[in-house]
Amino acid sequence: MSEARQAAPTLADVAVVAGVSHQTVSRVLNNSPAVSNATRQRVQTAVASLGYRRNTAARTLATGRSRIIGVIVVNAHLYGPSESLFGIEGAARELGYWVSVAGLARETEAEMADDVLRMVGQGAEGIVAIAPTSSAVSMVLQAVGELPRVLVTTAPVPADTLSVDVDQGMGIRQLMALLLESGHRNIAHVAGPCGHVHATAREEAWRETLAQHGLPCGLRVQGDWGAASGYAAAQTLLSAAELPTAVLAANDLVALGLMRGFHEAGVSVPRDISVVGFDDFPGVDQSIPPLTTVRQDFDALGSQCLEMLAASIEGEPVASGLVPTRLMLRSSTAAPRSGPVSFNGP
Amino acid sequence: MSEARQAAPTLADVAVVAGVSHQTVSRVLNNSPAVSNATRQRVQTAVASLGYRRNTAARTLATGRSRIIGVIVVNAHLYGPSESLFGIEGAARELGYWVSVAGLARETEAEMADDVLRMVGQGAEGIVAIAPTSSAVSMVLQAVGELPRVLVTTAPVPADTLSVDVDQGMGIRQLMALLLESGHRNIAHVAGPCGHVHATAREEAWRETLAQHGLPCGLRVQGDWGAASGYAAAQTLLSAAELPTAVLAANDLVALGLMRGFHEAGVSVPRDISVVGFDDFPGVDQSIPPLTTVRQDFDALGSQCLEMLAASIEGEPVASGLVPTRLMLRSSTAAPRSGPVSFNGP
DNA sequence: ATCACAGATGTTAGCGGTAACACTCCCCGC
DNA sequence: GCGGGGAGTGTTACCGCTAACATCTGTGAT
Repeated sequence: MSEARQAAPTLADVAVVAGVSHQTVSRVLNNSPAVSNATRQRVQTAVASLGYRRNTAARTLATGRSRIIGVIVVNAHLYGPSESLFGIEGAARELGYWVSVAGLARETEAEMADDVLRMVGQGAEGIVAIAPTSSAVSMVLQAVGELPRVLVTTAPVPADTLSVDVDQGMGIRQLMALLLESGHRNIAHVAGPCGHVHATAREEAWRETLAQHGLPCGLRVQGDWGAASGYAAAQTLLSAAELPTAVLAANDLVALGLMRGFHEAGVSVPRDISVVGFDDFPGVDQSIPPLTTVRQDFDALGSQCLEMLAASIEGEPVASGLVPTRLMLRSSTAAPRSGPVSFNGP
Repeated sequence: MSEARQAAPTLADVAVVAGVSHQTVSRVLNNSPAVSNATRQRVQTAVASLGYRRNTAARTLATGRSRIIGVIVVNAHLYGPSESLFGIEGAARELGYWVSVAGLARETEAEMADDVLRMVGQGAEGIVAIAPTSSAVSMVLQAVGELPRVLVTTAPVPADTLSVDVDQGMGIRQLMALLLESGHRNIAHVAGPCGHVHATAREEAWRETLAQHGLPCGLRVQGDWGAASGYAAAQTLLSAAELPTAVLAANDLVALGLMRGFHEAGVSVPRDISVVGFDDFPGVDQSIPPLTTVRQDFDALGSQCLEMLAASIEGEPVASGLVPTRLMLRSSTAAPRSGPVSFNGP
């Protein structure tokens, strides 16, 4: 049974069966117009009967084009990065590209550079790096050289580099608008881990929105992306001089932890305090209470990312982009107990 | 800037710089012992100074070995499949293999066959298919031919095919043992989607454990893997003639929905009813109440999967395997209100 | 009839590696 | 002094495909 494997038919085999030269077969395979219909038919029949498939390695070697794009992911276990990867893979397939991945498991930034190099050696035509920190961004850029690349990140990138990401600011503004319209004026934030660009971007947007409405900056508690940090943050907030009327969590997991913390302390969400998250993580529609959050369109992110990369590979000009978010209004938000306050209030 | 890209140095370039033949360079690269130390040094210096990297396509073409393994995932959005993928990628890297993925985004079973063929054409030395249904298994097997392959599945596979998966039965038995030891005798099950082998395996194990303890089979409610189906199942259970004292959910998301359903109806978890899940999904340690569940070791799964595949590629004999689970005892379980009942009780 | 020319096909030469074999040396034993 | 043998290196022939050029037809214009 192991010798049966060898039998992969080649162009030449097909050529013999079809009674033409191997080059004619190649022409048919590449849809060259310079082949008569009769010949084309014959070749196609031969291809089908032999179950012939092009050898990608040989093709890559001859053309210099691999149709492989390398995707490097840092923190693949997090919701955003993993969903981004899925979106990218789907979009790549649509465009006829292969996806070779690296870094899914416990990738460190130092390893990224090596992965980029491996992908280059593999003939990748372009690189997509899902890089949630500034240092990851510079690591990748350094290693990637002149190769076309798109960074999935909210970190600042050099002018000549393409980047795309979900619009963090838009998501936060949607959430904040909801809270502000409901009358909240004291809105705390539980931030994501230091150095993570999404954490920073969300925190920034929170500050800015508050400032734009002439409101004082609310409490800020440090968290990470995990639910346990939300629980801890709840303890912190509960011991504050004045309990905020709403909390903007860095992501849904943190929000979950917050809600449990409040629940245990007998503080009711949303009656006593509103909580909002970010991600629309699976299951948060069934949390107690169901969580108000924003959803990110990772398929759109994937498509946009790949369109940009493909254009860049073809040498066409493109611009970086942002993907919108969508507010998912559920039950973890309500007007503050004191009732709605007009913007012109006390 | 685009012509700079062409400059990838080749073996011949290195050979010229080192003043040896290209073959000698190749020898050094492949750690052949038949090279003097002086030459080896010279070549290595040249390699480093040129920043030379082997062309994978050329190497694959010449050797017939790509060191690529193709991974095909169905339902990549589900927790198990995606974590399995991460585990596999990590293990592949350890063994010096590349991972090429397909099917992350909305893969249908019909597409699997095509993906397998594409991977074969790409020169994949082996295939890993994460196949959660029996039909997916047969699809893959049909397409994969004689190529070494490992199926990540709990579905039955032909005797000559390797498979590996988390031990579903073990997980359920751990959960059931906990419930039974706490005194539960009326344990319902909310099943996962029909046709999914994990759903079936979990349900089977639930039935068997009950039978082994001489207990009547409990209520069975149909669900899918989603949290909303758990919520719906809670309604069903609440309207049953007799409320079970415990519910074994198909997975954590379903458990989350169940808990919300009970909560809304004023049925307290775990005082009035115990709920257990399966997965140790992110955030369930902070659900209300924190969920008792079982954790699956996806890294172990990945390693085992890749060891099996590598052995199979090398032609060594291997056997299929199972990966153990670990009980995560939290707060969604307690003794039934009626109090513990001895096994010899009424 | 002759030539130019386009359409269809074949031939040749790589792409960048590796495998197999050939060739030097140089040291050894007899 | 000469044949045998191994270490170190070079030469050649592929791997399967595509690009570029060469070669055939048959056709219409002259």
